[in-house]
Amino acid sequence: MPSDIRVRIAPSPTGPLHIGTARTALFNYLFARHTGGTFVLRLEDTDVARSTAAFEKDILDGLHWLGITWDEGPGVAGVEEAGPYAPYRQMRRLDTYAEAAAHLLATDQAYPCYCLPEELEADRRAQEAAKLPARYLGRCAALTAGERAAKAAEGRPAATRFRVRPGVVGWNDLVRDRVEIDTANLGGDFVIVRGDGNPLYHFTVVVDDAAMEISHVIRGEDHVSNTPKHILMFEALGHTPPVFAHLPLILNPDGTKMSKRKSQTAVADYIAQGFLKEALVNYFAFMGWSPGTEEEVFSLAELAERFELEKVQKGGARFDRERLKWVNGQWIRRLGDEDLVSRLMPFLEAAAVAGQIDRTPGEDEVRALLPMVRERLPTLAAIVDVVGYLWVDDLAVDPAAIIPKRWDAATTHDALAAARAALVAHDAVTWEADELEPPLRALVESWGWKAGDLFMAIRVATTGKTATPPLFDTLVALGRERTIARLDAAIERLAETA
RNA sequence: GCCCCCAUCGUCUAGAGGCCCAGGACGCCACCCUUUCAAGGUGGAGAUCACCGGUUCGAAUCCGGUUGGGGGUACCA
Repeated sequence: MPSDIRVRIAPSPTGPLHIGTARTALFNYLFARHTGGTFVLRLEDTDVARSTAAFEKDILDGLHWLGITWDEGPGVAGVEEAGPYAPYRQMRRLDTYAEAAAHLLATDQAYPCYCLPEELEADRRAQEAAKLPARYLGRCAALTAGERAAKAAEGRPAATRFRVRPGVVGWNDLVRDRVEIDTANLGGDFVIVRGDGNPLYHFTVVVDDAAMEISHVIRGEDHVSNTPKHILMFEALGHTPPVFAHLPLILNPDGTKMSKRKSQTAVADYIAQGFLKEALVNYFAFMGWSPGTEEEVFSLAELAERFELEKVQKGGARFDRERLKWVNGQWIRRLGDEDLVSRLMPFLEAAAVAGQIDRTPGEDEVRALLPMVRERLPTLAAIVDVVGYLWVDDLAVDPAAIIPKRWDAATTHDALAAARAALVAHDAVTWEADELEPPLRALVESWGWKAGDLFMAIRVATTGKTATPPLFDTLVALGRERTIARLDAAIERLAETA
């Protein structure tokens, strides 16, 4: 059913896609999809100095990668820009802001301010020294036309200040109920257009949200204090304010606002480390929201079906990487074979480029490995740790590491030699896990060893690791020839040691 | 400083006056399975529901205060 609900995500291309932005985008997306509304993406690129095309691409690509789609804005369905409210980039909407500012000026809801930055800075310092709250003193609030002309003649640039009316501004926040703030605490009349003519964020969001008929503003809690300013401007522009919903913040593990300094904040980094989009989306959704049941694993579509703003938490949520890893493992186990293989390939290719492995295996080879690796992968990148030794030409194994705790070098040497003999005697055609185990078990039996000791010595000798998938499956994957070769190398080194 | 918001196991959370001397999940510990590592199974430790006062027959749930934490206070976004 059609709906008048319109929500938006408005990222600034001043940095790579941040987890906080992705989370806010996700909640807006879920709300839009759940209600049958429209989801808009608008780029807030007015900070020209810090905005770049590369960041813009990273943000749009990252959101797309997560499976988050929008109905209007840049990059819809591969198109440059789509939607009835275009353009969706603020730098192309400058005339809209100029028009709105002119209107506020004409109706005296805003006025030109000729105060210099140094003067404002001095005021602020004085207020701080007097332990008073910082606020604009209103020096230019009641200038006569003549006084304005005189200031302008001095060569002072004119910024535009919005008149803050006295009183209390309140709204019914969808996640935190009624919020009321006295405008006396807003810091006085605030600037909406800089002296150089560039509009400021607080002003552009409001003008755009009004112009684009945004019905619900769903954003981070860090904007709660700014909301009264926005409501005042919506009113001044003659527009009914949208409904607001302020989401709890994602916090660093120490409880402070998430930052690059203390956490990994770029979505691209999580992608590079082998986290699945399903896991990221699932985890993000559960930071601040829960279905109210004991279910934990949800797909994007399932989330959209269940999502309700009313069930959003008020308090901030600390980012817990361990939990993300668990969710990631859950999703890796749920993926179909073909899907998993294709997602694994890029990581194998990257490992080859990085020199961690000497060749990139084929898809068939990787697919055959799935039964033994799937539940051992906390992330896609972990594939290299789990079975990377399969694609290494020269495995340098420290002979000391091969020797089990209960054994010495000589015993290990003899045991491996015996194992090698047993394996060499085995027919190459029937080199299967079920076939390899009995002869080695028999060996253990006749020598009176612990099976674990022999298996561990073989494991380390052939893989260089003490933790691998089941040994016989590993040897099968390695192949008869390389198994024997690696055993030979180990035996030789042990002979030198002993 | 001033304004605003928040407050249930270490973490994410369930809980909307009696079903709660508080449930689930991650993590942690133990055991089982087992050639290692995972995965899985079972069990366990872990929260006097921040504190203090109210309201009520009855409060984690309502009210007030305190404390703690967070956010905001720009001619940044």
